[in-house]
Amino acid sequence: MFDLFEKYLLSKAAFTAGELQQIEAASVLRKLRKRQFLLQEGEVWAYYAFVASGCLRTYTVDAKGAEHILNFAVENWWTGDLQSLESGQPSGYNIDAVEDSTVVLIKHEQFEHLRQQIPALHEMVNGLLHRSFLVAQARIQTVISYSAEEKYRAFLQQYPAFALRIPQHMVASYLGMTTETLSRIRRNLV
Amino acid sequence: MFDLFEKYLLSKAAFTAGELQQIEAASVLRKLRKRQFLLQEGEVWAYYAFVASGCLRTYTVDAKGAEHILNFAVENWWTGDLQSLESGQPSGYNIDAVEDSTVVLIKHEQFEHLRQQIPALHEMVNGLLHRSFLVAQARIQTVISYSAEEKYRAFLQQYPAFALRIPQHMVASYLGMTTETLSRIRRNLV
DNA sequence: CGGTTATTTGATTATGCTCAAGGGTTGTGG
DNA sequence: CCACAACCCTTGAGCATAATCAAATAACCG
Repeated sequence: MFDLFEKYLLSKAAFTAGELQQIEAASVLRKLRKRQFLLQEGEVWAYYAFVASGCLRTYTVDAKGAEHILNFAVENWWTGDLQSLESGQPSGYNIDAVEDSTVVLIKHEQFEHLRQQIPALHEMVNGLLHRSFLVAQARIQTVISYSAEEKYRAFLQQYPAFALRIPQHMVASYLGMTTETLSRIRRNLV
Repeated sequence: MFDLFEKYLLSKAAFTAGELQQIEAASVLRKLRKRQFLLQEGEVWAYYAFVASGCLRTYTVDAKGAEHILNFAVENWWTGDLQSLESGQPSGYNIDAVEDSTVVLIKHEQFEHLRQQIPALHEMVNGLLHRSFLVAQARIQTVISYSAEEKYRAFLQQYPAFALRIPQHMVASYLGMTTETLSRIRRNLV
C-alpha cells in the first residue's frame, strides 16, 4: 500500500528517492474494516492521514442522535481533524470507514519534522489546504442556496462516482436531509 | 490607511522595513462607499485585497433574485475570489461594501512576485488559507446540522460584533434564511 | 437461512418560505 | 428644513418543502 502513497506523492511533487524513504520511514499503515473508527469524538487527533484505499467519512452526532457528515475521503485524499491536531483539544468529530480501507498515518510531530526538512512536502501540504479551502467554500455556497433536489443534482454532477459506492442514507446526511427525503427526490428524478 | 495594513503585517510576521516598503510600493488604496461594488459577477478577479476599514460581503444571486452571502470581511480580513484569481475565469460572486470601506489592493502578478521574494509573506498567506479552511469547515458543520434558530444563536456567539453593524436581512442571507424568519426568531429570543 | 441494515412508501406534522401590508428610519434633493 | 424616496424591519395569513413517525419490503452479511 505504500506504493500507492508513493505514487500519489510523486504525482504532486518531484520528491527524491531519499525524501520518499524518509517519509515512508515515518509512515504507518492502518487497515480499517467497514464501520471501524479511525477517530472518535472526545479523542485528540495527532496524525496526518492519507487514504490509500477505501472510503472514510467525518461526521458529528447531534443531540437527537442524527449524524451529519462533513466530508468523505476516498483513495488519494487526506482525512483527520486539523483543528484537534493543532489545538491539542479533543475532537468533536467521528471518522469511520464506509468501506474496508487502508490509511497511511504519520504522527503529527514527525510530519512537522519532515515538513521542515522537505520543502516539496511543505508546499504540497500548502497546496492541499489551499484546494481544500476552495472546495469547502464551494460547498458552503451550494448548501446555503440550493433546495434539497438541487443539492442532490449538484452532488451527482460533482461526485458521480460517490453515488455508486456510498450508501444513500450517508449521501442524505452529507447533503443535510433525511434518507426519506432523498429517496423521494430520487423517485422523482427518474 | 497603509499604516493599518503595515500594522497588520507586522502582527503576522517580522517583516523588515525594506520588505514592508516593497509590499506597500505594490499596494493601491481603494475607497468604497456603502453599496459600491469591488467585484461584479462575470468579471475576472485579479487582486489580493486586504480590508483596512469597513466591511464587505461576498454573495451570489440566484435565479429568483435572492442573495446568498458567502462571507463578510471586516477590517483586518482579506477578501476577493481566489477561484477566479487562479483560474482566470469570470467570477460567480459579487463583492460590495456593507459600509464605507477602505481596501488595499495588490495585483495578482505583483503579489506572486512579492510572495516569492519574501518568505514571511509566503508563510503568512499559507497560514491565512489554513485558517480560512478551518473557518469554512466549521461553517459547513453548523449549516448542515443546525435549525434556523440554532444557526442564529451560533452566529451571535461567534461574531457578536457583526450583529451590531450588519443589517439583519444580510445576516439572514448569510445564515441561509429569509429576513422574515430571522425577525421572528429574534422576537422569540427576547 | 436468520438477522441486521438499507431503502421505499404513506400519512401527518412542523419548520421556514411566500406574499402582502404597515411603520420606522435614513438619506437626498429641492 | 421639509418632503419624498430608499431601505429596513416587523407582522400576519396561507403555503410548500422537508421532517417525523410508522411500516413494509429489499438487500446484505455472517
